Amino acid sequence: MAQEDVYHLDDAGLVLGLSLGGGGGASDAARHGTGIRLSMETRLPSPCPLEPSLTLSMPDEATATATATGSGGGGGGGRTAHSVSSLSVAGVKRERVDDAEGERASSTGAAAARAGAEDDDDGSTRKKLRLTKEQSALLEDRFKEHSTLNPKQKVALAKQLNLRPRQVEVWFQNRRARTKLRQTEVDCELLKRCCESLTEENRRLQRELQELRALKFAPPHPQAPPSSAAPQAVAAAGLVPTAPPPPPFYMQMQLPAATLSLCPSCERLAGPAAAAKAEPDRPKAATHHFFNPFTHSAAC
DNA sequence: TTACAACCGACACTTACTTCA
DNA sequence: TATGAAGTAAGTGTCGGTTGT
Repeated sequence: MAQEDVYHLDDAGLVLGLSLGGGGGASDAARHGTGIRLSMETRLPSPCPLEPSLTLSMPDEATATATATGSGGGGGGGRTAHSVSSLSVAGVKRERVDDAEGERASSTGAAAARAGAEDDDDGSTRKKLRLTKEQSALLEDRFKEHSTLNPKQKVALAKQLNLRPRQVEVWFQNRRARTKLRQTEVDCELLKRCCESLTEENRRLQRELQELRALKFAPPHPQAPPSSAAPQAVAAAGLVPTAPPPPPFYMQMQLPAATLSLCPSCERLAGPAAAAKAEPDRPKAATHHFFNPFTHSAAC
C-alpha cells in the first residue's frame, strides 16, 4: 500500500512532501517508498501537480482542501500463492539453497529443538521459533556493527548462534524493517508538527494581509501617513502586535528533518546536532545515538 | 559491445504465532 | 480464563544489480 501526501502551502512558499508506503511500484523510490521523502522547497509551481494535496489558498476563499489517496502498492501477494510456493520456480530459489547448505542438518540444534521437530513433513502448521535472549543480544550487537551481512558473515553468525543462515538473514531483514518503521514514525511526527506550524503561520499572514488591504482601501484619515508607510500605520493603529511574532517552527529547525534518526540500540531520537552537543570532541560517526541507515553504520 | 537469462540480495507486504496486559 | 493488541519469525513476490554466455 502506498500513501503519498503532499502538503502544499502556497502562501508560505513551501511544499512539504510526505511519501509513505509503496512497494511493487515501477520506480525505485516507489518500491522502497516506506521511507519518508522530505522536501522543503521555496516557490514551487502552483498549483502543485501532485494529486494528494492540502492547499491553503490565498485570502478570501481561505479554503483548505485535503485529499489523500492510497495507491495500491502491491508488493507481494501475501499468501495467495502459498500453496504453490514450495514447488514454484521462484520459490525454489534461495531458501532451498540454504536448505541444501545444511539447515536441515541443524535440526539437531537447539533452535530446532525449541521449534519442536520443525515438522516439515506435514507442513500444515507453522511452528514459531523464539530466539533466546543470548541469540537476540548477539544479533543486536552485529546489527549495530553492520545492518547487513555478507554471506560469510551470515554463515559464521548462524553457526555461532546455532541457527540456520536463513534465520539470521530473516532476522536482519526484519530488524532493518523495524528500524525503518521507527524512523518513519519519527519523521512523520516531525512533519506533522512542521505542517501545523506552517498552517498557523499561513493564517497569521493572511490576517495581516487582510488588515493591510482594509487599511489601503479605507478613506484617508486627516492625520494618516501616506500609504507607503503602511506597516507603521498598521502598527500605530494597533492592528498588528508591536513585537514581532515568534519565528515559525520550520525556521526554528536547526537541521533538516531527514537528518534526525533513531539509535538502533536504544531507539531514541538522535541527530548530528544533538550528538555534537553531547560530545563535541567526538567524531560524529563515533557518537551515541547517531545512525545512518544509508551507510549502514552505527556507533553506539 | 550489446542482449539476454539466471542468480542473488534486499525490500515491501503479509501471515501466523507468542507474549502480555 | 478469555481476549485483543503488540511484537516478531517467517513466507512470498518483485525489483535492481551482477555475472556468464
